Amino acid sequence: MSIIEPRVLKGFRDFLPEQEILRSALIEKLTDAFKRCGFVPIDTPVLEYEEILLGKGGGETEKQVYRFTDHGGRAVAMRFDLTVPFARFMALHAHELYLPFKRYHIAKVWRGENTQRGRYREFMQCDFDMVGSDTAASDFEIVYTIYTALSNLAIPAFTINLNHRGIFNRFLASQGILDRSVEILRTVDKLEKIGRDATHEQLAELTNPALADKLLAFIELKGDNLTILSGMTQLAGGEADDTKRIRAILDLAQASGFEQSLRLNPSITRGLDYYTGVVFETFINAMPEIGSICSGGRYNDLASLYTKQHIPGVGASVGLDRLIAALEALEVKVPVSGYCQALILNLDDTLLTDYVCCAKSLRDAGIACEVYPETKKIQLQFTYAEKKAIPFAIIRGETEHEKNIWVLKNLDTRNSVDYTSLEALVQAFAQTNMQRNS
RNA sequence: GUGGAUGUAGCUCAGCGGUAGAGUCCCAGAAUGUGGAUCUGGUCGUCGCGGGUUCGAACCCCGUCAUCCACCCCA
Repeated sequence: MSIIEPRVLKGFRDFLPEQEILRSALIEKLTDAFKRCGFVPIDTPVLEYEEILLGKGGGETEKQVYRFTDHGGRAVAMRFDLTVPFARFMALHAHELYLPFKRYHIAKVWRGENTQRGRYREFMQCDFDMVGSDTAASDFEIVYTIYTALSNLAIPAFTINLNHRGIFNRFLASQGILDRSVEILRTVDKLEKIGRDATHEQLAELTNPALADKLLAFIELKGDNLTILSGMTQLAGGEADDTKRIRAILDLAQASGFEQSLRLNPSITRGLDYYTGVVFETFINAMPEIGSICSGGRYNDLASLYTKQHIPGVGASVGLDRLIAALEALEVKVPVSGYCQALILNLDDTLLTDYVCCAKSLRDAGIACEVYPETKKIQLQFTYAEKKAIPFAIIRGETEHEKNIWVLKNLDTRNSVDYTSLEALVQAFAQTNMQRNS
């Protein structure tokens, strides 16, 4: 009988325990941050009707979406982000909910695009949005949640880049080139990647050399955030709601003490065309080339595809897999704990009752542990513990049984401590464990 | 989707037309007798997959799959 070659699809991955433990630890920390900021969880189906996800049809996304006909002949598609399903969700359930509504949604999404490091066909997004409020307070809440969530992950220094599409569009309008805003936005977005000269060249092609100079002057404004803001205000033709909104967000960030992580950046525009107000992109300072690890913005008409009700919203999404790829590239070790804490060595068949009782006592005390299931050579049992990153071994062989002691061995330092009773062992272990976790 | 690079033992890689290699890991054994040193022996490869050229291919050619890089787009 022939064997089927085991393999996974391009851009799809298996996760071994070491990776999955890291992923779940990061998800836990993100969830914790979202909850602290007042967001509640929801979930939606992986599959939606194709028309729901594709809407009026958007060139690029349409090419990337996984689509097929189900067994009932329905045209269906796999979600490629969590925002569009959320818009459908709001249109369907607005009457059962309340506004403003703040939700987080951590789930896999699928895009059939070409792969690269940190770019996969199946990946996890961690979305958080607030809908039903178009205020500086709600914009700020998302920025603050980005800051809280990423800070909670203890990742290297990051910068949240902030911009407002309205200001840029006013500037384009004043130059009479608002009709080409989409192309100009896409080009401007590449400034930090392709450099000043190439950007100028492309902008000149879209407009003319003189306008390209002006565009570059706008997106290359330098200085602290307030200086940049005043420069943008001037070039856009004066104060308006958009500049006031940015100023309010900057003030709130300052009051909250994280203005050093927030940068007003006129070259950040976001390719997605549904953004209507503030936009954000977040980069790890030491690894900008991996791309944005958390992006989002304000979209005031998103649910309009599915309802006549006007539901403004603002939100962002952490790209967990891209973030992990960056952490790997930077060789950042994220400490994780909470998995098996102790291996009870199996040294003597006749002592199995002792081992099982020990495991029960530890488990009752909330300590994760396991009994090695075979009386194999002790070296093998140690090797097993090491591979599984189990920090402690509990040793009780013939000698220890005669002396009626339990030995707790720290597998890292290789020091052993004797205990005269199981209770003493469990108690000591619990204390050690608390110290490790604190 | 377009262009380029890569794909050899579990891992890191060498070999680049003539009988598959090294280090590491793993397994068994010696000594330790609650393991990081040392010694002895050993297992493991459809050379990504399929086809072609050749007396003969891991090595050349074509296709295909996957990974990485650039473009595109984006988390």
